[in-house]
Amino acid sequence: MLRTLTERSTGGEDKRRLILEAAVRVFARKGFHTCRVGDIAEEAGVAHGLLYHYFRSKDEVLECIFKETWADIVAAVRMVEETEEPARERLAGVAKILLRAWRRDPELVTVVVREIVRSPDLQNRINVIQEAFAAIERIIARAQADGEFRADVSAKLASFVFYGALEEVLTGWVLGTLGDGEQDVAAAERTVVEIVCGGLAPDRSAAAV
Amino acid sequence: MLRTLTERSTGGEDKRRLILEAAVRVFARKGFHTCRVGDIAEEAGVAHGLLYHYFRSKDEVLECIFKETWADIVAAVRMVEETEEPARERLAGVAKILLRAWRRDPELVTVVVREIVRSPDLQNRINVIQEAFAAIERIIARAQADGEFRADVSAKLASFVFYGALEEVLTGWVLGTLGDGEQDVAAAERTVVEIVCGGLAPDRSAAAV
Amino acid sequence: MLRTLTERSTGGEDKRRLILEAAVRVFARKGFHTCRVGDIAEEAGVAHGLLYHYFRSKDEVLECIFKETWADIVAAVRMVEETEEPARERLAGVAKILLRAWRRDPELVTVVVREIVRSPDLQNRINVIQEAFAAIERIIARAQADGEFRADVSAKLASFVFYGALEEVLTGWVLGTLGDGEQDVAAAERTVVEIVCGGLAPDRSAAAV
Amino acid sequence: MLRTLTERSTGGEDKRRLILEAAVRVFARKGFHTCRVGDIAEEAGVAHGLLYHYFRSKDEVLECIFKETWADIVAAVRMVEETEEPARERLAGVAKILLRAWRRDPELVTVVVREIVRSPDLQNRINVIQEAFAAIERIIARAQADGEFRADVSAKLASFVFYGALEEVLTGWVLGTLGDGEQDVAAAERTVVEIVCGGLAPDRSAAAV
DNA sequence: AATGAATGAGTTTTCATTCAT
DNA sequence: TATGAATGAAAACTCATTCAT
Repeated sequence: MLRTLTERSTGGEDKRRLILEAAVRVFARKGFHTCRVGDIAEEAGVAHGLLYHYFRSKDEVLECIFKETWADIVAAVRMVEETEEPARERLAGVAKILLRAWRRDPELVTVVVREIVRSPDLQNRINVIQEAFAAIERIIARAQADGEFRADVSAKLASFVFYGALEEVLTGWVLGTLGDGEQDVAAAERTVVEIVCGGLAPDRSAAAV
Repeated sequence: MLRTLTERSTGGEDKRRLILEAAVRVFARKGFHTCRVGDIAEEAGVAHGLLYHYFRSKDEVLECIFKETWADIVAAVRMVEETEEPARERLAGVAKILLRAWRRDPELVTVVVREIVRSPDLQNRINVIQEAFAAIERIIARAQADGEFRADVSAKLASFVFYGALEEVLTGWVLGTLGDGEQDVAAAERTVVEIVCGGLAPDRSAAAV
Repeated sequence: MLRTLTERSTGGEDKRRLILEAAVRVFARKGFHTCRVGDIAEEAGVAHGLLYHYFRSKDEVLECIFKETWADIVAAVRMVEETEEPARERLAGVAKILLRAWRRDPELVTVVVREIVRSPDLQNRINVIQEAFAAIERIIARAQADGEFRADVSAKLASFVFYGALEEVLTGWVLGTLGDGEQDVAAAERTVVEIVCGGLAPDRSAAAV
Repeated sequence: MLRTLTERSTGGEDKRRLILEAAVRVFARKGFHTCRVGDIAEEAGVAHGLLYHYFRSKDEVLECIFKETWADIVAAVRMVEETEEPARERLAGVAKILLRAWRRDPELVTVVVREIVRSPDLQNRINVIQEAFAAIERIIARAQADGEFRADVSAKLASFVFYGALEEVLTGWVLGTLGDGEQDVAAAERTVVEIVCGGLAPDRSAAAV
């Protein structure tokens, strides 16, 4: 499951992976601070002592979840960035990566969105997140330079709008306030891109017809 | 007796508010799970036992912050909804309320943005947030009916895009990854409305499928 | 209610009595250690601060309950002791005093039996209880001297048997394991006296016929 | 490793018993409500956290003392019931078991006598005591049917008299108001049986109404 | 007399982490 | 590797008691 968001699973691996996957499910269900180490172990079907054989602490488990999954997402986003397609297509690619990840591993996304993105302390984590933001921002900035997007808005702010829209949709799915069927996911993907890219289109009267 | 000349008793619920406001500051500074009940009491300048005179538990304090303090903001959103202005103006009004809240009470916004997402069970009991969403959705839906906005996207999804963009900007301010000066706030307000409303404008050619 | 076990109530008295009576009910229902001062106040319909106007502490409330009721019982037992009737009649009188008290104020008896009689620390309380025991013992000892009871058993031990039987019946009523209707009380009274006095009768063969 | 030569591991439930036995000593010495969990742990020579490894709460420790430790004694009573001896012998057996328990384990008896009566809600869940009562009642009832005991008194009431007498003697020992030497215990045993069985003997003339 | 807000010492309970086996 | 008994720091919460009003 883990590392599955963008790559293929390496197949049946060791207990470490078992624990990591159990942790994702438990964190998603009860929250990082609310759950106990024993909950993770129980979910994984191992003794809780074993967790400390593979990880230094409960915190490190969360950190590993993040490192071993978000890195993939960032890499995927980077690949999309380097495509020579129009910005709209590339943003659609980013949206697809983030939203389709949900369909593959909703719990993992839940944990990343809920626990890691807003973790108050760790700046190194945030730096990694910033890379995804930066990629989005660069896509937008280049589109502005190319005339594909209007240049009178801050590319950085625009990237926040785009990313925020995606994250809110994810949250909606997590909380069940938004349908998450196959159709819904596709519609969400389309709508977010359409609204944001539409709003970023230059010179609106000329754009028509 | 002596104090009456300079300080007037603000009524019975004096200390309760004092504790609630102290809690906002402490939660913003240390995080809900990281701080101790004693921290809140110390910040409020009262004995920790008094907290339990007004609240059943530490959790209830957080719940009250959402229900009582944040409620003002949601109420303001509702008032904007009832205005007879164009949807764009009304959404601008909503954006102004939410984003200006950052300058008015950054700690409160920090707590809401950071902690509300993390408490899975709390969210169900708190429909205050849902109501803000619903108001936004209604504004958009009516604009679609009036022809002000394009009708080929889900109003619900669009409300997620709008609210998500706003929340992400707030998150950027909370995490310090986005400038939050007077100018920045005004720009953010303008940009979010411009992008989203621009994307919802009806005069696009058949770009949408 | 209080002081009512043997004497007549003095009529409508003050708040102190109100609190004392409430305490009896609460102690009976929840136990002394388990209940809070607030429970007593609530039951009495007064603010809990008032309790400290009349009593020095929660412990003192219990002590007053004991002093102001057990003293009456002991006095009543003493009066019976001084009667010139046969020991059997006098023991029947003691049984009647103790068991009938139950009918008048079951909660009070519950508290005395449960909380005071087995209070681990206070010897002064126990001394008062000893007086009741001593009275019973003296009745038995004199009956042994008079030949009404067999003299080959310790009067002290016999008094424990008699008192224990009565207390167990009270406990049965308190716990609901023994019927406590009008008939049941009468039967219990008769049975205890019959068994114990029967067992204390001298020279069993001669006693028959 | 090293310890194996002199001390053998007594099995997994080693510490559990250790804690239970320590609790009996501490409860006997300080009382259930007066002692702290730390006292029990200290007495047992373990960290206080370990108590919660074996028991859910302090209350559960008390409950287990009744259910597990006292159960042996009740089981012994049952065995006596099944003997084919005369009722008097069997009641003597019951008396011996209960009263000799004082010399064998005075602290356990203290706890049972002192605390069981004080916990109203505990009593309902613990039928161990009720079973002892039932056994006594059955012995008496059968003796009445067989003509060994008079049939004109309620067997249930008679069982209360017998059990109450025994418990009161134990209480006397616990509170130190009754001598508890080897001789005293033997005398008490004899006296209780003699009085109660004497009182239940059928060859009384029509003393009973 | 009466109130109930305020105090804070004292307790139970939790749970991440260690470590002998 | 794997277990789970054992530890103990840390925290939430309780509640008798005080006291200004």
